[in-house]
Amino acid sequence: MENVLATQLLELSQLIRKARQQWLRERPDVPIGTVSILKLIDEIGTAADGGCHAKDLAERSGLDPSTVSRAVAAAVGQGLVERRVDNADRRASTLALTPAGRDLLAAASAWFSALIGRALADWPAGDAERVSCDLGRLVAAFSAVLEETHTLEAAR
Amino acid sequence: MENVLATQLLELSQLIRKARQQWLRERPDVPIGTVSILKLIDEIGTAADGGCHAKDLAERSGLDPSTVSRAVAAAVGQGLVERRVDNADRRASTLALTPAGRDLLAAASAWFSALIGRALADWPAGDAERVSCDLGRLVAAFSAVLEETHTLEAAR
DNA sequence: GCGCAAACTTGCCCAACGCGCAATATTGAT
DNA sequence: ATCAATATTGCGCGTTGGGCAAGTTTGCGC
Repeated sequence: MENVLATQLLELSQLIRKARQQWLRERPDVPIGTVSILKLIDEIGTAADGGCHAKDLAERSGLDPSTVSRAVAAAVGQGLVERRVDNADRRASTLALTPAGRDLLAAASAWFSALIGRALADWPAGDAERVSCDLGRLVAAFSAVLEETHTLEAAR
Repeated sequence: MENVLATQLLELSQLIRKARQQWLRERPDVPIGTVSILKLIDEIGTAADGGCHAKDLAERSGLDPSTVSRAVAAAVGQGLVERRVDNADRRASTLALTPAGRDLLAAASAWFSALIGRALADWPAGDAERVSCDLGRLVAAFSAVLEETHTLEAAR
């Protein structure tokens, strides 16, 4: 069973790579990583009281803090993200999307959603919901085990 | 709905990246791409009459033919894969795993399966099967739409 | 036999994504 | 005052993969 899942996950990762390449061909000005960053800033910023900090971003994305900082700097340079000192903790930066960043995120979301929509076009009603539910469980299960592995390594 | 799925797929791709990095930390001698290549050679070789050709590999993996050729050359150099002229079409190479390649593939499969097993350890019986079934449908749906997109582009 | 295409390989150079270390500055907590 | 947290930036590197060009050999149809 696990072997079947491993194969499916390998296939899925290959498909995701193809989708990303497709995006890149259509939008060479926007690295896919920027889209991920924008999305996470939006989500975290919406959910968290103090807004989105670089540290949150690094944790959520699993990227190295220096990578996150540089990605944010690039997005700031492109006018997609703004950085402000957090008054509650002046060591930290609060990250937020600019209107341009919002527009780009909306466009990217529409692009990926359209792709997914085409894939699921002839699915019976309710199937997408069920698959999404299962995918959510899978994501949660993996998050837990990979987080645990990461924690064990940090303890070394 | 599609937006939820897009988010989940982004999260899943990040988790897959973490798993791959974990593998790389534990097995720096074995690029993850080599594992994928070995796996595909094994699958295609098992399923196809004439064995596995580089062209099959490129199609299945979505990698550029030159990339595939180089990856195969590296695997041959590491004694994991052997290349033979296909007598049915002497332009083509038939790729097959060596015993060492088989061992490595088995080890990698065990590694990833163990990871997945830990993630699903406390799932109720039958749930993994259901999720796998749903994942298979998702993979098939995406394959179809991305293949179609790829075909349209080739026609340009 | 010829011409074209298929199958593949290799050299070369590049792109995209990400890591990690070191150094630095500022702020927060004790 | 000391130490840790938060973040940033420079630098150099690693991993994965693309694409072009050129070349060789073989297969196929005329």
